[in-house]
Amino acid sequence: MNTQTPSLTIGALAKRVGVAIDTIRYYEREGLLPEPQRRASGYRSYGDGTVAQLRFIRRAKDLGFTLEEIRELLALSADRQRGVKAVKQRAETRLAAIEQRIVELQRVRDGLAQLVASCPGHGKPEACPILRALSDDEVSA
Amino acid sequence: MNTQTPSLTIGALAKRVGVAIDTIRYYEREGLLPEPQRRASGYRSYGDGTVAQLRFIRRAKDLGFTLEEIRELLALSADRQRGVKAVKQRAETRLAAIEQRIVELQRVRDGLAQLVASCPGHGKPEACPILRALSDDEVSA
DNA sequence: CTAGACCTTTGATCAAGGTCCAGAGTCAAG
DNA sequence: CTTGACTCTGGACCTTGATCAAAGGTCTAG
Repeated sequence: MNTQTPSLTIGALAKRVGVAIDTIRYYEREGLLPEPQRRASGYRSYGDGTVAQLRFIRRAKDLGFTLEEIRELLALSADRQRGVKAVKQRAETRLAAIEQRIVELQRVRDGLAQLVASCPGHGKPEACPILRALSDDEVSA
Repeated sequence: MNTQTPSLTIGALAKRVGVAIDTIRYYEREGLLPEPQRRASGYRSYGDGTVAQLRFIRRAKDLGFTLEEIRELLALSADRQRGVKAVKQRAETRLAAIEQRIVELQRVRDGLAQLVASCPGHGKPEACPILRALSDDEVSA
């Protein structure tokens, strides 16, 4: 194994994770990525722990976490010193939030599924509840 | 029935649907609402078809459609004969995306729940699987 | 008639999450 | 050494979905 100081440039890191260079610098500014070591020239130099961390960020983002939330998740691991208890508590909070989010999404899904299910997909527009919702239902209001 | 030219002001329309006046004008600019008739004074004057359309927009937005997608839905509905099919397809696409997202979130939730469950909540950091999970996952990549 | 609510427009601002640019320095290959 | 690709900083700009402000015109109740 030769995993010591792989020394990636920002461009190499970007390519490896599939993210733009500017995005990496942006994450650094926003505190999502630690300030990397610098070469004498000032170039950023990354180890492959950063690859993992950056992938983690992207995964979390794809799952709908905001950068703020991700920052918080990352803070969990920075909390090592402060104790396992704090970490567990934060994780529990986050877990509850995720469950809430799932419930909300399920509600949305059910609403949409009902509309889709009751639309024949052909024929007169009057038969499509999605379209009916559009035009003529103010009569009862 | 007296459904002819109910002539709502923008304020009345806003109140009825429960959106801000600014939002209505914004939707008009963005092509989500047609340009309304005007009184001699220049005031916008809405019929109650607009109430329905505005409600539709809000409902669609609540279902997770972007304004762009809603604009598209509205355009489809203008061509109502073929609109039914296309509208249903859009809704199905949207539905699939939402379901996908739910599944992913459930995976995340399960993973996190498992971590939380197996963390003692005290002791050495090495004993906390949450911390381990956040720091050591580049090994498999 | 007048106050005060309501309406008009243009344009600024917000938050999130980037994206792009200029001008300058650096690195690797030939 | 030169060239071309890469990186640096700082700040301007973009998109989405609004929201607010300023300066003025209109409408309605008393």
